[in-house]
Amino acid sequence: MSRICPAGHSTSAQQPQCDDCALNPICLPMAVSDAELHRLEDIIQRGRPLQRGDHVFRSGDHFESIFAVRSGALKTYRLTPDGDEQIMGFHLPGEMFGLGGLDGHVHPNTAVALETSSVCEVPFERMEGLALEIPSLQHHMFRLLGREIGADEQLLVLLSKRSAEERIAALLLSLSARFRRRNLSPTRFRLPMSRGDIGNFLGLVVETVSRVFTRLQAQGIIEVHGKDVHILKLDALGGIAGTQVEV
Amino acid sequence: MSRICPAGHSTSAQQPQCDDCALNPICLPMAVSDAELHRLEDIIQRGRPLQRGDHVFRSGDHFESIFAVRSGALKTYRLTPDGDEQIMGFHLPGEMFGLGGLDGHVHPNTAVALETSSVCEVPFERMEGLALEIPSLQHHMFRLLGREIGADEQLLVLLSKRSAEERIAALLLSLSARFRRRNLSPTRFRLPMSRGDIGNFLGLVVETVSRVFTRLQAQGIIEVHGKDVHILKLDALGGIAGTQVEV
DNA sequence: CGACAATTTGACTCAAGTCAACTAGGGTGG
DNA sequence: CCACCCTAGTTGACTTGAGTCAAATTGTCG
Repeated sequence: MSRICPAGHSTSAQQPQCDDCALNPICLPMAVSDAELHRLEDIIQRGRPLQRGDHVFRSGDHFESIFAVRSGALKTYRLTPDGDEQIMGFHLPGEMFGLGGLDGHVHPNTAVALETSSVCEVPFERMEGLALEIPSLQHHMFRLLGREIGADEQLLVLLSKRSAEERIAALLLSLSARFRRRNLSPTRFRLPMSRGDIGNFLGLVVETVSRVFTRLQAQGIIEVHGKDVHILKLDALGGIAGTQVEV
Repeated sequence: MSRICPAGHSTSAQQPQCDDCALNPICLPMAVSDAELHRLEDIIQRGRPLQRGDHVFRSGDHFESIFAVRSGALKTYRLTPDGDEQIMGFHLPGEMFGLGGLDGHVHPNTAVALETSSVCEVPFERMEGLALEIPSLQHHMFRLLGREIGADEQLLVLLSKRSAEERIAALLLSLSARFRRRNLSPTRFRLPMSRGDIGNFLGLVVETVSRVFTRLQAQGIIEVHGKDVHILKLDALGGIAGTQVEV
């Protein structure tokens, strides 16, 4: 999923706001001078910690800000015609969410914490104002949105014609890549979401998710204990997924 | 799909470039002064007419511009892991496409004309430069991208759990709404794409598309003769789709 | 230590896919 | 102008992957 900036260095001194954020090496726009960085940080608001189940915004809420995950994990979803949720994405530290509301004045999605989390809020109008003065920030925001579009489209490919195995393999690979990006183990991690959430996201029912996990485990490709996943054969998983999905 | 601007008025005198474009009432950013409008038009390039099957760009091409459809119809698609195409969207007059390449330097998608078409090309870097000077243009571009994200997400809902009937009803409604926006009949129109394209886009095989068309016709909801569609009961179609899809 | 929620497993069903044959258009060349 | 060909579209018969329903098991939290 989109991050507020491409993985990169942060040579500038950290401002108080972002000082204690483990993500600043990958979360602050590059090619921004110290003074500019300072101005950007000034508008970023740190929220209080969220508990599992807490909402950041709900579908229909007035759109004012976009958000970045500092810690924890969240999901965004919208309601289907028959009233149940359709998860649009999972959001891990360093990733942005809430971009869906950018057009129009309300959030189409609801964002809820999957576990204890904290997020940074970026008031969109102020960011826009700043982007007019900082070309690299504007460019960065355009790319950020473009990345989101690309990710959504890649997900469309996944949901359109892929089998249950392929979908789940792709999700595991996506998570793996995202953990790697944070310098965490790409082969051993804890799923922040339930089987139900996975199924919902991938267009499968829980039973199918469970069965596929069992099957992949029987093939010796993964090892699962509850929410703990150990990927034994990353390449085999890639073979099943067929493609790397940037979700 | 995204239009370069929300449907609206265009009080300003048209510049030569856009003079003969039937879409200018819905295709030029509002809240832009004449002088600004002129500068925007200066960077827009009109392309030669495209014949059915002609490409605007191909997957892997260097990303330089985004595009707007002036006339005709196009589709964009990317390749799935096993090498066949997955259509990302159909693009009708007044709509933008090519936004997927905004992140990174290459187009992830291929764009091809479904029929004789013409498109306007907007060099992205120059547009970015202009957006720094014209706040309303920057705002407009952000909204445009946000709209694209919203549309993709809505499509995700559709592809994730909807039945063949629901998908096709949703597509017909989407097309209907888009024709209406252009002041064309929302109940009688010609499909610019083949059954195969429809199926590909919706994650169905041609046979299923054909069967659903036959079924909807038997129910007296639509009347189909080849590519000509007549929607007899728009409300019934809405009931089946459950939701309005902004594709 | 319960009580409830999440997960797993099994048996059965069904919507959509596959395979195959047939029909209808839409050009093209004679 | 028409015969022919080729592609797009339709229809039918059969198959199957994933959903549904149901029951057992595990995990979690008050």
